[in-house]
Amino acid sequence: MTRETETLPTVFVVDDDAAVRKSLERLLRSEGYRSESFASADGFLERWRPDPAPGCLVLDVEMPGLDGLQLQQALHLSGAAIPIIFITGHGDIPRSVKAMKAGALDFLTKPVRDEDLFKAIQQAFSWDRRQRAERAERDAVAERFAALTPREREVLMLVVRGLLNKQIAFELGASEKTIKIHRGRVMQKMRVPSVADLVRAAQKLGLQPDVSQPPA
Amino acid sequence: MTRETETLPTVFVVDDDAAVRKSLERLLRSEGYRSESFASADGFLERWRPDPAPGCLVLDVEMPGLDGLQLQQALHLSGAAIPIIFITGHGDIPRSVKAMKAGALDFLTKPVRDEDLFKAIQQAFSWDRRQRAERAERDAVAERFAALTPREREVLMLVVRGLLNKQIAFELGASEKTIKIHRGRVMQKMRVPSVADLVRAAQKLGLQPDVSQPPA
DNA sequence: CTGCCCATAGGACCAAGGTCCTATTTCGCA
DNA sequence: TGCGAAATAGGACCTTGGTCCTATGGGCAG
Repeated sequence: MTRETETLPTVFVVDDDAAVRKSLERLLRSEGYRSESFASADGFLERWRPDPAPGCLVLDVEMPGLDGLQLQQALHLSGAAIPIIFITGHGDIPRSVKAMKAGALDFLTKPVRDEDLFKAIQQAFSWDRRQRAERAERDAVAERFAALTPREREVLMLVVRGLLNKQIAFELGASEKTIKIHRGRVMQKMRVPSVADLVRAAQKLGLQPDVSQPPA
Repeated sequence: MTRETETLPTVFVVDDDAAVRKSLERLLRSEGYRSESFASADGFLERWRPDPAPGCLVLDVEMPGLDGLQLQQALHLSGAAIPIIFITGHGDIPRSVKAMKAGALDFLTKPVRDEDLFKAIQQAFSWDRRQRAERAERDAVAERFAALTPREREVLMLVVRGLLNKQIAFELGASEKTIKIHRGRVMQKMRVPSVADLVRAAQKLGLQPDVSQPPA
């Protein structure tokens, strides 16, 4: 499952101009990058699947059909997180600003200096690796969290808020004994050896300790 | 200490063109914003002090002396965190991208639509408020942390990593008894009522639990 | 209708955390 | 040179947390 072709990051090129695609592909291959080209945003959307494909997107801004910015937004809405490097021939500042605000990693103007492109791609790969590592961790924690019963989740929240078993028992209207049992199972199922780690696990899931933070 | 003029956010305008400054000031005042204008980056740097001044910077890109991007960088290096809205007459895409990468909130082109400017300012103010709130919280925690003795800091780190007193004692070559004392003082001095809160406090300071995270 | 999961909880017991009080040693500063 | 802060630690004692085993009752799917 870890064949080289799957872990090697790929540069996905989307540009309506066949000549540009060819030239980019040649350039990228000459530098040892794996690349795949698409003539349109739709073509890319059809073929690309987020899961197994680490890499980045090199995206032309001006295209018939969905343009670059629209594809960026579409990917955003679908929850896909692939770093995007825009390339434009006749772009303007508002477009570039919009793209950057929407999280683009870079926005290069033609003629693109090879060096700039390679640098951007390197940063994009590095960003993608970090992103994927975080994502994988979060997913692992989320899976464990999903295996908790509703009651166990309530207990988890209150433990993370720093309450004592006694207080949790009161909050939930159960006996301290019962809380201890739930709590023990929470620690087991979440596979954390300490409350400190449980707090961090909860944070990876975006679980807020509500508006507590006692006035000391 | 909470006089209105100090808590009202201010729009700081830096532009070398007196006519532009006048017109921006008029526009801002008409919308009820407090504003201050400067003819140069240096003038701004001399007068502006980060602490008491919530607000944002509306910054011309093209200026004699330090230009907008250079001022942005100077502020960055000095650790100042004020949201920046760029305005440009003849900017180009690379400049706009550079500004956005460096954290600019927006990058508007002349002629600026009033509506766009106001929107950007609102976002900038909101960003600044959040930023300041976070900063204040972090500073408060940092102050308490600074009051810890070296040994107490060591104990704190290990507690946050989720170690038992016994294990901490071994790590530090002290008796469990001593660790308990340090630990108790850490909780007092940091003014947290629980380990969960201590973990969060440590995170606000950017204290990493090293490369632990046991393999369960 | 019969398991199975979930939530409940008591008893017993031990480990871990926390807090008194007391006491010693080492350092650096006044 | 003496005083205070920091680090050390033992004794005593209580609270909390955690884990056995056992047991009951509700709800749901096979």
